[in-house]
Amino acid sequence: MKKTSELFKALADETRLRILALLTRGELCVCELTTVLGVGQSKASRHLAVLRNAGLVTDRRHGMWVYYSLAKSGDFSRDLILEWLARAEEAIPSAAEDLGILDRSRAQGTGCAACPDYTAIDSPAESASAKGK
Amino acid sequence: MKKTSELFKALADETRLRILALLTRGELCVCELTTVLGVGQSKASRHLAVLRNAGLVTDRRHGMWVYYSLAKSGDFSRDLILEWLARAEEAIPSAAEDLGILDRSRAQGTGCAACPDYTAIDSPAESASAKGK
DNA sequence: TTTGCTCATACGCATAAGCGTATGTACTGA
DNA sequence: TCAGTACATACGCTTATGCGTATGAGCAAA
Repeated sequence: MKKTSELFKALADETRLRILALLTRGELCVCELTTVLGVGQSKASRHLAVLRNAGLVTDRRHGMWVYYSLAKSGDFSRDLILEWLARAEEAIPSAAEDLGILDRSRAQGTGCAACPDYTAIDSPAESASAKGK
Repeated sequence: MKKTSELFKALADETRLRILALLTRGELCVCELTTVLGVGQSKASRHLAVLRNAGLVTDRRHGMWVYYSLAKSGDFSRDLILEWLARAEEAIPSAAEDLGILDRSRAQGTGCAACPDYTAIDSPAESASAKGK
Protein backbone atom coordinates (compact mmCIF):
# COMPACT_ATOMS: atom_id res chain seq x y z
CA MET A 1 0.00 0.00 0.00
CA LYS A 2 1.26 3.42 -0.87
CA LYS A 3 1.93 5.82 1.93
CA THR A 4 -0.93 7.95 3.16
CA SER A 5 1.17 11.09 3.28
CA GLU A 6 1.85 10.59 -0.43
CA LEU A 7 -1.87 10.53 -1.05
CA PHE A 8 -2.37 13.84 0.71
CA LYS A 9 0.68 15.34 -0.97
CA ALA A 10 -0.97 14.54 -4.29
CA LEU A 11 -4.09 16.38 -3.15
CA ALA A 12 -2.16 19.38 -1.83
CA ASP A 13 -2.10 21.30 -5.10
CA GLU A 14 -4.85 23.36 -6.67
CA THR A 15 -4.16 22.31 -10.23
CA ARG A 16 -4.40 18.65 -9.25
CA LEU A 17 -7.66 19.26 -7.41
CA ARG A 18 -9.00 20.98 -10.53
CA ILE A 19 -7.98 17.96 -12.61
CA LEU A 20 -9.74 15.59 -10.24
CA ALA A 21 -12.87 17.73 -10.33
CA LEU A 22 -12.86 17.65 -14.12
CA LEU A 23 -12.43 13.89 -14.16
CA THR A 24 -15.69 13.49 -12.24
CA ARG A 25 -17.25 14.18 -15.69
CA GLY A 26 -15.59 11.02 -16.97
CA GLU A 27 -12.56 10.15 -19.01
CA LEU A 28 -10.52 13.00 -20.47
CA CYS A 29 -7.46 13.13 -22.68
CA VAL A 30 -4.48 15.26 -21.74
CA CYS A 31 -5.01 17.75 -24.54
CA GLU A 32 -8.56 18.50 -23.43
CA LEU A 33 -7.48 18.86 -19.80
CA THR A 34 -4.76 21.23 -20.94
CA THR A 35 -7.23 23.36 -22.87
CA VAL A 36 -9.85 23.54 -20.15
CA LEU A 37 -7.34 24.25 -17.40
CA GLY A 38 -5.50 26.77 -19.51
CA VAL A 39 -2.11 25.39 -18.56
CA GLY A 40 0.87 24.16 -20.54
CA GLN A 41 1.06 20.58 -21.70
CA SER A 42 4.08 19.65 -19.60
CA LYS A 43 2.46 21.03 -16.50
CA ALA A 44 -0.70 19.00 -17.02
CA SER A 45 1.28 15.88 -17.77
CA ARG A 46 3.44 16.25 -14.69
CA HIS A 47 0.46 16.74 -12.40
CA LEU A 48 -1.27 13.75 -13.95
CA ALA A 49 1.81 11.67 -13.23
CA VAL A 50 1.61 12.68 -9.57
CA LEU A 51 -2.05 11.70 -9.39
CA ARG A 52 -1.30 8.40 -11.12
CA ASN A 53 1.53 7.59 -8.74
CA ALA A 54 -0.76 8.35 -5.82
CA GLY A 55 -3.26 5.82 -7.15
CA LEU A 56 -5.97 8.42 -7.72
CA VAL A 57 -6.27 8.18 -11.50
CA THR A 58 -5.60 5.59 -14.17
CA ASP A 59 -4.60 6.11 -17.75
CA ARG A 60 -5.52 4.36 -20.94
CA ARG A 61 -3.62 4.81 -24.16
CA HIS A 62 -5.47 4.85 -27.46
CA GLY A 63 -3.38 5.70 -30.47
CA MET A 64 -1.66 8.98 -29.89
CA TRP A 65 -3.95 9.93 -27.03
CA VAL A 66 -3.88 9.06 -23.38
CA TYR A 67 -7.15 9.17 -21.50
CA TYR A 68 -7.26 9.66 -17.75
CA SER A 69 -10.04 8.76 -15.38
CA LEU A 70 -10.63 8.47 -11.66
CA ALA A 71 -9.39 5.19 -10.23
CA LYS A 72 -11.43 3.08 -7.87
CA SER A 73 -8.66 1.48 -5.88
CA GLY A 74 -10.23 -0.63 -3.15
CA ASP A 75 -8.00 1.26 -0.75
CA PHE A 76 -10.00 2.75 2.09
CA SER A 77 -8.37 6.18 2.12
CA ARG A 78 -8.32 6.67 -1.64
CA ASP A 79 -11.88 5.57 -2.15
CA LEU A 80 -13.01 7.94 0.57
CA ILE A 81 -11.28 10.76 -1.28
CA LEU A 82 -13.11 9.85 -4.48
CA GLU A 83 -16.38 9.88 -2.56
CA TRP A 84 -15.49 13.25 -1.13
CA LEU A 85 -14.64 14.49 -4.60
CA ALA A 86 -18.11 13.74 -5.91
CA ARG A 87 -19.54 16.15 -3.34
CA ALA A 88 -16.68 18.61 -3.00
CA GLU A 89 -17.13 20.79 -6.03
CA GLU A 90 -17.41 23.89 -3.92
CA ALA A 91 -14.31 22.99 -1.93
CA ILE A 92 -12.15 23.05 -5.04
CA PRO A 93 -11.14 26.47 -6.35
CA SER A 94 -12.62 27.18 -9.77
CA ALA A 95 -13.95 23.66 -10.16
CA ALA A 96 -17.42 24.89 -11.09
CA GLU A 97 -15.92 27.29 -13.59
CA ASP A 98 -13.70 24.58 -15.11
CA LEU A 99 -16.63 22.22 -15.43
CA GLY A 100 -18.61 24.93 -17.14
CA ILE A 101 -15.81 25.50 -19.62
CA LEU A 102 -15.64 21.77 -20.29
CA ASP A 103 -19.37 21.48 -20.80
CA ARG A 104 -19.55 24.46 -23.14
CA SER A 105 -16.56 23.23 -25.07
CA ARG A 106 -18.26 19.87 -25.46
CA ALA A 107 -21.55 21.39 -26.45
CA GLN A 108 -19.91 23.50 -29.12
CA GLY A 109 -17.69 20.70 -30.31
CA THR A 110 -14.72 23.02 -30.00
CA GLY A 111 -12.77 21.18 -27.37
CA CYS A 112 -10.06 18.78 -28.36
CA ALA A 113 -11.64 18.23 -31.74
CA ALA A 114 -8.98 15.74 -32.67
CA CYS A 115 -9.63 13.23 -29.90
CA PRO A 116 -11.36 10.32 -31.59
CA ASP A 117 -13.37 8.76 -28.82
CA TYR A 118 -14.45 8.74 -25.23
CA THR A 119 -15.99 5.73 -23.57
CA ALA A 120 -17.23 7.18 -20.33
CA ILE A 121 -18.34 10.70 -21.01
CA ASP A 122 -21.69 11.84 -19.77
CA SER A 123 -21.54 15.49 -20.56
CA PRO A 124 -24.80 17.42 -20.21
CA ALA A 125 -24.72 17.99 -23.94
CA GLU A 126 -25.95 14.80 -25.52
CA SER A 127 -24.21 15.82 -28.71
CA ALA A 128 -21.00 14.58 -27.16
CA SER A 129 -21.45 11.48 -29.25
CA ALA A 130 -20.97 13.55 -32.37
CA LYS A 131 -17.35 13.83 -31.42
CA GLY A 132 -16.10 11.30 -33.94
CA LYS A 133 -14.00 12.79 -36.62
CA MET B 1 -13.30 29.05 4.36
CA LYS B 2 -9.70 28.04 4.25
CA LYS B 3 -8.41 26.62 1.03
CA THR B 4 -8.79 22.92 0.48
CA SER B 5 -5.27 22.53 -0.80
CA GLU B 6 -4.06 23.95 2.52
CA LEU B 7 -6.02 21.26 4.31
CA PHE B 8 -4.35 18.52 2.31
CA LYS B 9 -0.94 20.17 2.66
CA ALA B 10 -1.40 19.94 6.40
CA LEU B 11 -2.11 16.22 6.08
CA ALA B 12 0.82 15.61 3.75
CA ASP B 13 3.38 14.98 6.49
CA GLU B 14 3.92 11.84 8.50
CA THR B 15 4.64 13.58 11.77
CA ARG B 16 1.40 15.52 11.52
CA LEU B 17 -0.54 12.36 10.73
CA ARG B 18 1.01 10.75 13.80
CA ILE B 19 -0.05 13.74 15.89
CA LEU B 20 -3.61 13.51 14.62
CA ALA B 21 -3.70 9.80 15.35
CA LEU B 22 -2.55 10.44 18.92
CA LEU B 23 -5.16 13.13 19.40
CA THR B 24 -7.90 10.59 18.71
CA ARG B 25 -7.17 9.50 22.30
CA GLY B 26 -8.22 12.93 23.49
CA GLU B 27 -6.56 16.11 24.56
CA LEU B 28 -2.76 16.13 24.82
CA CYS B 29 -0.24 18.73 25.90
CA VAL B 30 2.76 19.53 23.73
CA CYS B 31 5.24 18.01 26.13
CA GLU B 32 3.48 14.65 26.09
CA LEU B 33 3.21 14.69 22.32
CA THR B 34 6.90 15.47 22.15
CA THR B 35 7.76 12.54 24.39
CA VAL B 36 5.56 10.01 22.65
CA LEU B 37 6.63 11.05 19.17
CA GLY B 38 10.27 11.20 20.14
CA VAL B 39 10.80 14.53 18.42
CA GLY B 40 12.16 17.87 19.53
CA GLN B 41 9.90 20.43 21.13
CA SER B 42 10.22 23.00 18.37
CA LYS B 43 9.37 20.44 15.74
CA ALA B 44 6.23 19.36 17.55
CA SER B 45 5.21 22.95 18.11
CA ARG B 46 5.70 23.89 14.47
CA HIS B 47 3.67 20.94 13.22
CA LEU B 48 0.91 21.73 15.68
CA ALA B 49 0.81 25.27 14.35
CA VAL B 50 0.31 23.93 10.83
CA LEU B 51 -2.53 21.71 11.98
CA ARG B 52 -4.09 24.60 13.88
CA ASN B 53 -3.89 26.91 10.87
CA ALA B 54 -5.52 24.23 8.77
CA GLY B 55 -8.42 24.09 11.19
CA LEU B 56 -7.78 20.49 12.19
CA VAL B 57 -6.93 21.00 15.84
CA THR B 58 -7.68 23.54 18.53
CA ASP B 59 -5.59 24.54 21.50
CA ARG B 60 -6.44 25.42 25.04
CA ARG B 61 -3.99 27.10 27.38
CA HIS B 62 -3.99 26.17 31.04
CA GLY B 63 -1.25 27.72 33.07
CA MET B 64 2.05 26.90 31.47
CA TRP B 65 0.62 24.11 29.37
CA VAL B 66 -1.16 24.13 26.06
CA TYR B 67 -3.51 21.26 25.33
CA TYR B 68 -4.36 20.28 21.79
CA SER B 69 -7.37 18.36 20.59
CA LEU B 70 -9.10 17.50 17.34
CA ALA B 71 -11.39 20.27 16.13
CA LYS B 72 -14.88 19.63 14.88
CA SER B 73 -15.21 22.47 12.43
CA GLY B 74 -18.54 22.12 10.69
CA ASP B 75 -16.62 22.30 7.44
CA PHE B 76 -17.50 19.40 5.19
CA SER B 77 -13.98 18.49 4.10
CA ARG B 78 -12.38 18.82 7.53
CA ASP B 79 -15.05 16.87 9.31
CA LEU B 80 -14.73 14.09 6.76
CA ILE B 81 -11.02 13.95 7.48
CA LEU B 82 -11.73 13.62 11.19
CA GLU B 83 -14.14 10.79 10.46
CA TRP B 84 -11.51 9.15 8.30
CA LEU B 85 -8.99 9.58 11.09
CA ALA B 86 -11.06 7.57 13.52
CA ARG B 87 -10.85 4.57 11.20
CA ALA B 88 -7.49 5.19 9.58
CA GLU B 89 -5.11 3.95 12.24
CA GLU B 90 -3.56 1.46 9.84
CA ALA B 91 -3.18 4.08 7.14
CA ILE B 92 -0.93 6.20 9.34
CA PRO B 93 2.66 5.05 9.69
CA SER B 94 3.50 3.99 13.24
CA ALA B 95 0.18 5.24 14.60
CA ALA B 96 -0.51 1.96 16.37
CA GLU B 97 2.96 2.01 17.85
CA ASP B 98 2.61 5.62 18.99
CA LEU B 99 -0.74 4.91 20.60
CA GLY B 100 0.79 1.95 22.40
CA ILE B 101 3.57 4.14 23.74
CA LEU B 102 1.03 6.68 24.90
CA ASP B 103 -1.12 4.09 26.62
CA ARG B 104 1.81 2.44 28.39
CA SER B 105 3.16 5.80 29.45
CA ARG B 106 -0.25 6.65 30.86
CA ALA B 107 -0.64 3.31 32.60
CA GLN B 108 2.75 3.67 34.25
CA GLY B 109 2.23 7.29 35.10
CA THR B 110 5.58 8.10 33.51
CA GLY B 111 4.40 10.34 30.73
CA CYS B 112 4.41 14.08 31.21
CA ALA B 113 4.21 13.74 34.96
CA ALA B 114 4.14 17.47 35.38
CA CYS B 115 0.97 18.11 33.44
CA PRO B 116 -1.64 18.83 36.08
CA ASP B 117 -4.83 17.91 34.37
CA TYR B 118 -6.59 16.61 31.34
CA THR B 119 -10.25 17.09 30.82
CA ALA B 120 -10.78 14.60 28.05
CA ILE B 121 -8.35 11.84 28.79
CA ASP B 122 -9.59 8.37 29.20
CA SER B 123 -8.05 4.98 29.31
CA PRO B 124 -7.94 3.04 26.04
CA ALA B 125 -10.81 0.88 27.25
CA GLU B 126 -13.31 3.70 27.30
CA SER B 127 -11.75 6.04 24.79
CA ALA B 128 -14.41 5.24 22.22
CA SER B 129 -17.29 6.63 24.25
CA ALA B 130 -16.03 9.70 26.04
CA LYS B 131 -14.96 11.83 23.10
CA GLY B 132 -17.68 14.39 23.50
CA LYS B 133 -15.85 17.69 23.44
C1' DT C 1 11.26 7.47 -44.46
C1' DT C 2 9.61 11.84 -43.16
C1' DT C 3 6.52 14.87 -41.02
C1' DG C 4 3.46 16.11 -37.52
C1' DC C 5 0.92 15.27 -33.48
C1' DT C 6 0.26 13.80 -28.40
C1' DC C 7 2.24 12.98 -24.28
C1' DA C 8 6.23 12.11 -20.88
C1' DT C 9 10.31 13.64 -18.88
C1' DA C 10 15.14 15.79 -18.09
C1' DC C 11 17.05 20.24 -17.01
C1' DG C 12 17.73 24.57 -14.61
C1' DC C 13 15.72 27.78 -11.75
C1' DA C 14 12.77 29.95 -8.03
C1' DT C 15 10.13 29.17 -4.12
C1' DA C 16 8.32 26.45 -0.31
C1' DA C 17 8.75 23.14 3.37
C1' DG C 18 11.07 20.78 7.04
C1' DC C 19 14.72 20.59 10.31
C1' DG C 20 17.86 21.76 14.51
C1' DT C 21 19.52 25.52 17.13
C1' DA C 22 18.89 29.50 19.52
C1' DT C 23 16.01 32.89 21.39
C1' DG C 24 11.68 35.05 22.91
C1' DT C 25 7.24 34.89 25.55
C1' DA C 26 4.14 33.55 29.13
C1' DC C 27 3.44 31.50 33.29
C1' DT C 28 4.64 29.53 38.14
C1' DG C 29 6.63 29.37 42.44
C1' DA C 30 10.46 30.54 45.51
C1' DT D 1 12.44 39.79 41.57
C1' DC D 2 14.44 35.76 40.06
C1' DA D 3 14.94 31.17 38.32
C1' DG D 4 12.72 27.39 36.04
C1' DT D 5 9.32 25.25 32.87
C1' DA D 6 6.34 25.00 28.67
C1' DC D 7 5.60 26.54 24.42
C1' DA D 8 6.22 29.55 20.13
C1' DT D 9 9.03 31.41 16.72
C1' DA D 10 13.18 33.62 14.12
C1' DC D 11 17.31 32.10 11.76
C1' DG D 12 20.16 29.51 8.69
C1' DC D 13 20.48 25.45 6.23
C1' DT D 14 19.08 21.46 3.33
C1' DT D 15 15.81 19.26 0.63
C1' DA D 16 11.47 19.04 -1.88
C1' DT D 17 8.15 21.02 -5.04
C1' DG D 18 6.41 23.54 -8.94
C1' DC D 19 7.33 25.86 -13.16
C1' DG D 20 8.72 26.86 -18.23
C1' DT D 21 11.66 25.26 -21.75
C1' DA D 22 13.59 21.87 -24.39
C1' DT D 23 13.88 17.24 -25.74
C1' DG D 24 12.60 12.38 -26.38
C1' DA D 25 9.38 8.47 -27.14
C1' DG D 26 5.42 6.60 -29.45
C1' DC D 27 2.01 6.71 -32.94
C1' DA D 28 -0.25 7.79 -37.57
C1' DA D 29 -0.45 9.35 -42.08
C1' DA D 30 1.87 11.18 -46.14
